[in-house]
Amino acid sequence: MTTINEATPSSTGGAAGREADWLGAVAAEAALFGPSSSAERAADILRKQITEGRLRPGSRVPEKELAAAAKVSRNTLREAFRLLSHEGLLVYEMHRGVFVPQPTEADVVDLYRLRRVLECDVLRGLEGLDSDRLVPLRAALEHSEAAAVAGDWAEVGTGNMRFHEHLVGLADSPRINAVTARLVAELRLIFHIIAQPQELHEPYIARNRAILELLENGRYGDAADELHQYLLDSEERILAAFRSVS
Amino acid sequence: MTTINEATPSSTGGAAGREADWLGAVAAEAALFGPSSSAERAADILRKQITEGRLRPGSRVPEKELAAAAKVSRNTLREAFRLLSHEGLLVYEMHRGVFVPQPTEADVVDLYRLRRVLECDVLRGLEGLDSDRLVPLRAALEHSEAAAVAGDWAEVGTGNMRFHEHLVGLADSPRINAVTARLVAELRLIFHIIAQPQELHEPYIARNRAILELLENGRYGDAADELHQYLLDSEERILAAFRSVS
DNA sequence: GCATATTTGTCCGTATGTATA
DNA sequence: CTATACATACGGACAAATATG
Repeated sequence: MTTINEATPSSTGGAAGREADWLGAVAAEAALFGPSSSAERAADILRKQITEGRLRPGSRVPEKELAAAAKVSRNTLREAFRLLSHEGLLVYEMHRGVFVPQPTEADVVDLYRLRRVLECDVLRGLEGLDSDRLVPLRAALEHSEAAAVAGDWAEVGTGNMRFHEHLVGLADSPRINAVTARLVAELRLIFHIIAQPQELHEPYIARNRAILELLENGRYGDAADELHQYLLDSEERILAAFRSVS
Repeated sequence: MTTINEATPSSTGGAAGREADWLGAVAAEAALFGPSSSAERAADILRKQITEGRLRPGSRVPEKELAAAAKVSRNTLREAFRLLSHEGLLVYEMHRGVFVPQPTEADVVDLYRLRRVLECDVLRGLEGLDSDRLVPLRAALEHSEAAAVAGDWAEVGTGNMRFHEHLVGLADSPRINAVTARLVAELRLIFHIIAQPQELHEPYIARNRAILELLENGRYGDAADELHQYLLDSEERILAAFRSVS
């Protein structure tokens, strides 16, 4: 399985600064949180490290060091691992440890298939929507637009994803929301292995705006059609980027 | 992993007269399993107890006794709890313990909404399906029919659910399969609350047969339409039964 | 191919806090 | 309100598997 990554062969030996900086971020984050269970807290912290790209796809996640950094016991940390592995953000390999998964092209296809079904269906079922509900969508869109001006393409990406999360949220379906949260998390993983932020996110600001305007005019069916094409194009672009990496 | 269980349910003849014998069943089951992690093994066992109705919705699941019955440590069992709570088969209540959830009418509505979207979409995307792929559907259907003759309505129910699991399996989408597995598990919970097996399962044998025959004739769109109506009717019937219980 | 070091898998004992009788 | 039971969490220990030299 010695496929891609590992593009920095020179190292392996120490250099505490670079590879340990996300461990420091974990330790810092650990102080902020409040109540709830320790395992969930640890899972929240780890999730953030992964989705924000400090823990890259393919990385090993060692129990011992991470337990120390997050200041929880190994047992508690393992509960957090189980949580995250069920979300698709970690994978267990028996007696080898936990890893951040590396999605494949097949995963991209599968994931987009589900996105198309769910998101388009949500839009088609919005008859009689209160227009106040669209406020979070607009906020996410403006977040992306501001980030684009600043040239922060990663932040454009999170804005776009937030747009789609709020979009499916319009359906008021806890289960659809849960599935979407998982899909978005996996999507972030994919973005991190491609690492061409601008080409990946910038074109979709305008298209999200178009969808939002259709929704504001109550043209839900048209919005769904536009979204369908949007998702086909996005999938195609990601697959192309994938091939250029491998 | 989350495959479809094999037979040998030993079929719990009578429906009466035992409260704690599921603890014994856990201990018995614990001996059978082979490799894999202890946590996953414990989760498999517990999942079976829940979906087969020996652990009823609303039950408390005490970690100490269960750890003894399954012969695993409490730490390991807690990992299994986390797994199952993410599948919707258990819920955590902070400092109170773990419980088998009691789905509400709102859950039924939400769940059926997702079922309709996913299952119907799968059927509409089956152009050019190899007819061999339908064999498991027929097997599940015949399982239901045989159980109906024997008057074992619970088994009719598992046959019907297996039919639908294989149906979505035709899409070859791991993520759709995973979501469906979760939905089916929750559905079983609901059936166990209502406990009117015959009225709930018997009418759908014929309808599953109708869907299968449409599929065998390549009429995927018609099958999807039939399935859509099927799911609407099923939801309505469950909601009615729900109201008569509460 | 072998011996060793490291890491995971699992269990136990125990201390603390929370909910309930 | 106190007492008890139980969940939460920790740290140590050992076996088993893997990775390394």
